[in-house]
Amino acid sequence: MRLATWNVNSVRARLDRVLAWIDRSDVDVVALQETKCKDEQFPEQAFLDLGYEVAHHGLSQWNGVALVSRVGLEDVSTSFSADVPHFGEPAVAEARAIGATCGGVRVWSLYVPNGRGLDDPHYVYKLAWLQELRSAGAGWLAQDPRAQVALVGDFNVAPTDEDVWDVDFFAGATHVSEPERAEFGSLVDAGFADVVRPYAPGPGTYTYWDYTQLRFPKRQGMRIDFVLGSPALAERVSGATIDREERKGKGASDHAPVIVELAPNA
DNA sequence: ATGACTGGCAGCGCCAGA
Repeated sequence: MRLATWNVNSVRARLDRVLAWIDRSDVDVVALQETKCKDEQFPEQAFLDLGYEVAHHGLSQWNGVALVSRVGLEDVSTSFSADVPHFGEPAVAEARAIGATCGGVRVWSLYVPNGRGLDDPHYVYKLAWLQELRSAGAGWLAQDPRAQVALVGDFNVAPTDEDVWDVDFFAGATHVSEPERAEFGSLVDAGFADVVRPYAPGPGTYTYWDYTQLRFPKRQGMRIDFVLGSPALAERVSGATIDREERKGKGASDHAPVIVELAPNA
């Protein structure tokens, strides 16, 4: 089974690219982030025409997550916990998570809050959101240590200095701060391994490149999109790739798709 | 060339992204 995650930065603005990529990439399950639309605006029929089912969770022009699958899409949930933090005044629920069982794997498409700045309320929200995700994930594994769970998406954290093109450039910024890295580390320690890294070693291996300043052709990016697998899922991983070809050309998302190959369940 | 931000929405600037 081939499982992918991709922050598409608007599914409507680049629907043709998204569909073409799915069609040629032979992926069974795709987790999308930043669809940037409400449910009623999501172009569901185009995915159905390709032979995929879709579950989308979008509440406004911001955020938005989806799961696209041709191997089943069951038990859809739009919240990994009853206590997912909300943001703003008044506090509003955001569309940053959707989970479903696809081909026997519990897949969560996640769009972790950006944080905006270290002194911004959004940063507090980001840390709380990650903490709640870790708590939920640890709970699932406590209930079933052999659970097949994939936490995938845009984590908006660069776990190590090697995961950004220039550490000094990001000094004092989000994505690289110790508290964020600690939360990401807690998720890994809870049993969710970065299953892509062994197949996509660094340095200089990224999943995101800013649209400005020629960051992509200069190979100045960040590694912030991940597939984190539970122990039982990680055992099945036989390969992984970051498709940086898809970052090229007119109309590309600023994130590249990340694909994981899973061996048949033993 | 892999190329000098982009998307959405209100409305022809502004916020958000990271």
